[in-house]
Amino acid sequence: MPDSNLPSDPESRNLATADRLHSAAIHLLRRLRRVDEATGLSAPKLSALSVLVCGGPVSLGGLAAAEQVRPPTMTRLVRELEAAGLVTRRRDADDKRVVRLTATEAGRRLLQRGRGRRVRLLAAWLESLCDSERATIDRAVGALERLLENARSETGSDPGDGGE
Amino acid sequence: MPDSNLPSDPESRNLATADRLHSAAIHLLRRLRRVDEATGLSAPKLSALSVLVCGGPVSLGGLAAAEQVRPPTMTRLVRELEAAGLVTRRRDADDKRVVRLTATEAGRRLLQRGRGRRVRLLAAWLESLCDSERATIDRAVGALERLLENARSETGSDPGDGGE
DNA sequence: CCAAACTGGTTAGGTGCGCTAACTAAATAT
DNA sequence: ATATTTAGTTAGCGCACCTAACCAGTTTGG
Repeated sequence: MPDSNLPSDPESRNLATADRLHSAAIHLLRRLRRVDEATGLSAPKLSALSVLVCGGPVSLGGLAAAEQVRPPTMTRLVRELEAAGLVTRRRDADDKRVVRLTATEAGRRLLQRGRGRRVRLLAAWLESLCDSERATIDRAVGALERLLENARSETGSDPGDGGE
Repeated sequence: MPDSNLPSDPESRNLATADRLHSAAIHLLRRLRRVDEATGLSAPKLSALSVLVCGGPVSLGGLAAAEQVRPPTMTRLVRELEAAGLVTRRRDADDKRVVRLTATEAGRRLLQRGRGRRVRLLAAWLESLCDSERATIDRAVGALERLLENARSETGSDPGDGGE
């Protein structure tokens, strides 16, 4: 916690908001992570699979970049996803260096179920709030998406969706 | 991303909000994590240290529980924090099995600086939004805190603040 | 009052994810 | 035709997490 004083000036207000937003995000994800175990996949694999399902075929390097991970790491993750029958890989015809990755139907289904569990849980939690609170959160999410978009240009990349 | 369609019934609206909130939280934290490197501490250590700084002296087991981690893991983390001079450990006088942990002044300072960096970065991002968006986010954070409080009773524990 | 059961913490050993460095193979540029 | 660059892989390391097994104190009960 910050200083737990009462912030008055706009400067401090932003800091206080930032602090609480940060903390809330951490706890929210920590709770949600629990239902992911039901998929039988680790968070990194789930995340990578999600990019494939949502974003269509990508190269291994592209996926690594989307996941903010180095190519060797993605090589291993993909190998195991492939072994699990969730992803297919094949050499590109035009450029035989690149590996094209696609989610299989099984991968698509697994992700759908997993995402459903997680999102339904969160949605259930949202039910505990009143209408106006839900509306506020909805608007805030939109603002956050813009914030992240702005932040992208300042700091490094972050192409893909990634977040499963 | 969800369907990016226009959800009409309240049910779908919640699901869509949940989905986007989830994704936004993931990306937000992923971005923020980068500045933590400047502390020279890994995320788990930083998090554990934060509990000690904010919550005062705790037993090793208590800290492990707060961090949702098994005792052996915390033993290792604490050993390294102690080696770095950020934490002191001493046997409890009454019950000589328990190990009492306290943050040192150096630990306190380091955490303060680290948290400052992270929160200032987020605050800077907030600057890119307009006043009403910031206000919305601020209110939404309050709602999220209540949501998490409600969710706590349903699902498992989550004692400490943890989230650094 | 001493052995049995319990509890807090540590040690040992295994798994998974991340990295860098060094390599192969294909494409491109000189 | 050789040199450079690019995509991906292999090898090998570190960190964080886990469970199982193990002391060492504490509590309990015959």
